[in-house]
Parts: sequence; structure tokens; C-alpha cells
Amino acid sequence: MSLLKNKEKVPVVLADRILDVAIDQFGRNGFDGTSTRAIAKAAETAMSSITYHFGGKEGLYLACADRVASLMAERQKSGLERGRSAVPASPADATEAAVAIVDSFAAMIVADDAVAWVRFIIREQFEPTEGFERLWDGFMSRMASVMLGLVRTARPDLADDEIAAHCVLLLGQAVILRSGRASISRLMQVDRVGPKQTDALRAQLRSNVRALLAR
Amino acid sequence: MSLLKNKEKVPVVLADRILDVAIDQFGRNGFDGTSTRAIAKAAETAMSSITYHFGGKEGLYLACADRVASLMAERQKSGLERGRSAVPASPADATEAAVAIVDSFAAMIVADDAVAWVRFIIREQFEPTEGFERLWDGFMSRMASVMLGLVRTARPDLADDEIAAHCVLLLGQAVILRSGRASISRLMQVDRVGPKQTDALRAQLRSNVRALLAR
DNA sequence: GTCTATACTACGATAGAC
DNA sequence: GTCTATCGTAGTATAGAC
Repeated sequence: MSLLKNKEKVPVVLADRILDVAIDQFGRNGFDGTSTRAIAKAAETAMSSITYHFGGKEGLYLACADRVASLMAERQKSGLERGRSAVPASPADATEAAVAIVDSFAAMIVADDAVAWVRFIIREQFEPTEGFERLWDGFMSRMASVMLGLVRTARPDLADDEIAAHCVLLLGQAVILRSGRASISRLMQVDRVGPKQTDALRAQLRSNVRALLAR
Repeated sequence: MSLLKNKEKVPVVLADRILDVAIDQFGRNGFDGTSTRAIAKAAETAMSSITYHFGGKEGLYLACADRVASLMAERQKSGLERGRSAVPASPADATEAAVAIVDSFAAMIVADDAVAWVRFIIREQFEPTEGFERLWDGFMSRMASVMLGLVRTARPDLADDEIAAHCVLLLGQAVILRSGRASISRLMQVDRVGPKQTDALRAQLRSNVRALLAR
């Protein structure tokens, strides 16, 4: 059972194993701060395997962006589909759909097995490279368009700029659960942000989304 | 005039010039991704000056953290003092004080001359090092305690955990203005997030804080 | 496909001139 | 105080064995 779990978590295919390690390391230390030697060592392979499979460090980085986008898109797929189908509905339905989407996004943000993806994607926000295009086209654009549609339905009184601002600030509340984690543990006076804290934060976030989209 | 502006922006004292460059570079590329050689070159000095003034790369990094904390504390000083004096007042006063503090925090987050500080501090959130202690003790702890006090006064009905969660999510909305900047420009369909967009976002943020702290 | 060996560049730290 | 010169280590890329 433990072995099976391991088999799922550590891909047997070398290229996938390299990608998983690389997403983690690039996310932690950035492109320049990560060495292909360290990635190869952690993936238990030779450095030249990276050249063979990805053409070099930069090719590996872009492949990481593609993988993060597809993993995130996969995980948020059901949530986004629910949101899309709610677009033509009433403002109240759109609000509840937005609550569900932001909560599902927040769940991914705090999930342990998605930490590396989130770290990678948030880093790319600060100094966008070509990797950002991959992330945006592969995942973030879908999340954005669904949220824009829901907020527009929930609040038909708002102008386009206000709708966009709402989306930014709603999703920002989810992002801070990871991008402010060190401060959250201090603020909540715990050593580690555990399930108890994340549950409380997610509950407050759902309540906030409802309050902000209500007229 | 252009010269004078330059003289203000580029410190004549070598140690300060090194610090300004280092905050920028560490913020962009992280500790490992930044080379002391590059810092020395950008500060127009020899690499060994870093050893002389800061004892080495790590000493320079910690000095950067101290400087960011003190620069932020200085800029938020008047805002925080106003907030502190409002703690014993009515819930309505506390709410307005919280609106002012979050807005002043957001103003710093989006300010051009504070970009490097914010980048440095947000990066330190993901992989906290000893630098985080300096940032927390020198600035963030004050912001946290004032916000906690204001939310407690504004919403005496809430439990401690709920108060902390509120603070996290309120400040998170300000942080996303920088940590989601690449996505914001896509969401708002502009090439660059300019004054028009930041004004709209800050207005929405003030409105959100009011709505969330109202009972 | 994956490995070892190697060429070349850049890193941080330090010693010593001025 | 600030510089140049240099040491040992570690970086990416590539060639070639298997």
C-alpha cells in the first residue's frame, strides 16, 4: 500500500520524474537559483538526461510551466464546468457558483500535493517569462473568464472595470493563503498553518465572497 | 533637476548603494539566483566591498531584510499611528481606520519606488529564512497587531480565529495587487497595470474592507 | 535512452596592493 | 576603504561509450 502510493507519487517514467522535481526546485529557487545538476541528482538520473528530453535548462522550465497549467486545469476542471453552466442563471445562483469556484481554488492553493505548482505559478507572476504565457493560456485564462462571467451575472450593476477588480480581489484572498503563509502562522499564533487554520480561513473566505457579491 | 533626482535615488554612500541594488536583485532572483558579482557590478564597485561592509553574501542579505523592514515601517508610520489611536473608539471608527490602513498598505504595495521592497518581502514569505524574522519584527508584527485590534473593535462579535482570518484576507487583497500583477494586466485587458487600473483596484478594495467589516 | 567524461564559464571568499 | 588577482568549487552544455 505504501509502495503503491509511492509508485503513484514518484513517476516511473524518467521525464515525468524530472518534471516533478524541476517544478519543485524552480518554484523554490527560481530559474537562476536552480541548477540542472541538483534536479538531475534529486531525480536520480544524469544531468545529460535533461538535455536529451528537454533540450536544456530553458526547455525544461517551459515544460514545467505546461505541466503546471495542465495539472491545475485538470484539478479545477469540475469546478470551472459548474461555474460555466451557471453563467446564464440568476444573480443568486451566480454568487453561489462564485463561492464554490473561489473555495475550490483556495482548496488547491492550500493542498499539500499542489504546493509546488502554486509556488511555481506565483513566482512566475512577479517576473513573467515565456512560462507565464503557457500558464495563462493553459489554465489561468479559463479561471479568469469564468469568474468574470459569474461576477457580471451576480452584479449586473457594475461596470467592466469594477467586475475585473472584484475578480482580482476575490481570487487574491485565496492566493494569500499560500503567499502569506509565513505571516499567517505568526498572526494565528501557531508554529505551522494546519488543517484547523486552513478550514477557518476557507470558511471566512466563502463568507467574504458571499458578502462581496451581495447587493 | 534630473541630476538632483538621481542624486536622491542613487545613494552616494557605497554601502547604501550596494543595499539598494541588492534588495532589487535578491527580490528578483532570490538568494541563490543572485550573484555578489552582479550586485557589485550594478553598484559600480568591487565585489570585495561586499565582504568589507557586510561580511559576505549572507550578511548582505540580512542587512537587506533590516533595511526593507525599516523603510516599510517608516512609510507606514503615520498610517499605523492613526490606526493605533482608533483602537478604543467605536466599531464604525475602527472600520474606517482599517479602511485607511489597508488603503495605505495597498498604496505602498503598488508604489513604483517600493516595488523592490515588496518583491523582497513577498519572496521571503514563500521560503522564510532568518530574513523573515527581521521583516516580521521590524515591520509586519506592528501592522498585524494594529489590524487585529481594529478588527476586534469593529467586530466584537467575532472569535479570535475569525478576527485573524479577517486580517489575513483583508491584507491579502492588497498583496495581490503586486503578487498577481501579470494576471491583472491580462484580466483588465491592458499591456501594463497603470494608474487608472490601480486607482480602480484601490477604490474597490476600500469598498470591500468597509463591506466586510460592517455587521 | 541513459550513462560518464570533459570543456568552459561563473560563482563566493580571500589575500594583498594602494 | 576600495581595488585587482587568484583559489577552489560548481554551473551548463556537449561528445561519445554502451
